[in-house]
Amino acid sequence: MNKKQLIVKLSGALNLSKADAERTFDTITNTILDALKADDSVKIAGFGTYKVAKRKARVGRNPRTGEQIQIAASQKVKFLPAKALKEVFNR
Amino acid sequence: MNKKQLIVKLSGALNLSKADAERTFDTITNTILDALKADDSVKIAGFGTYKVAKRKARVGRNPRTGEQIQIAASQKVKFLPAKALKEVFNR
DNA sequence: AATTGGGTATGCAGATTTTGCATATAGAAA
DNA sequence: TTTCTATATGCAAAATCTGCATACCCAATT
Repeated sequence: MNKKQLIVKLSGALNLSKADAERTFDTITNTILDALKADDSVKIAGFGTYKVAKRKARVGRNPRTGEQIQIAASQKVKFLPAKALKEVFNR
Repeated sequence: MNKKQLIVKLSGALNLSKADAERTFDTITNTILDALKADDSVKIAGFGTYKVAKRKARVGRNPRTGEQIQIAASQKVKFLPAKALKEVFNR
């Protein structure tokens, strides 16, 4: 399912126009992102937690040439599914 | 930030009551979960992809006692941040 | 508004799993 | 049309996951 298909579903479920459904959806993702940018985690009970994980610098490799390269430290967004979510998919 | 605080922010940004903001948010998460339950991935451009990862059974270990244990196969929801998301946090 | 029940973070070892590097291309999405 | 994402490759290092106790924080109920 891509974003467009998701918007169509939300439009029906929320009784909104597609444009409004998309605006609503974008507002939510942007709100979550803003919190993450402020170095805050976003914890949603029953769904999961979004947090920014810091990754250390390390040694990598160019798969084409095989040569070793240094990879800088970086940050990435992590999503940790809530317990309730795991249970849904494991029974 | 927890769910309650997120709902308050959304309520303001979307000009909805808190109850409506929460209903809207829950509808979105449920829609995503339904797609995942149907073994579909949910791809949101500019944000990320949710998918269900199958994990094979394997041998683990109880760190307290050191004894080996068999870990059953399981599934978990994975979120892969989109490229745009990584760039926001690495500059 | 306060209590309580429940989910979550933490730390521990060690084997398994994942990550992420460069880059082009194909396919899909906006 | 133009932008975005998955894929595929080898390999070192980082992250994960397991049980479990404790402490903590949040959510819901009274």
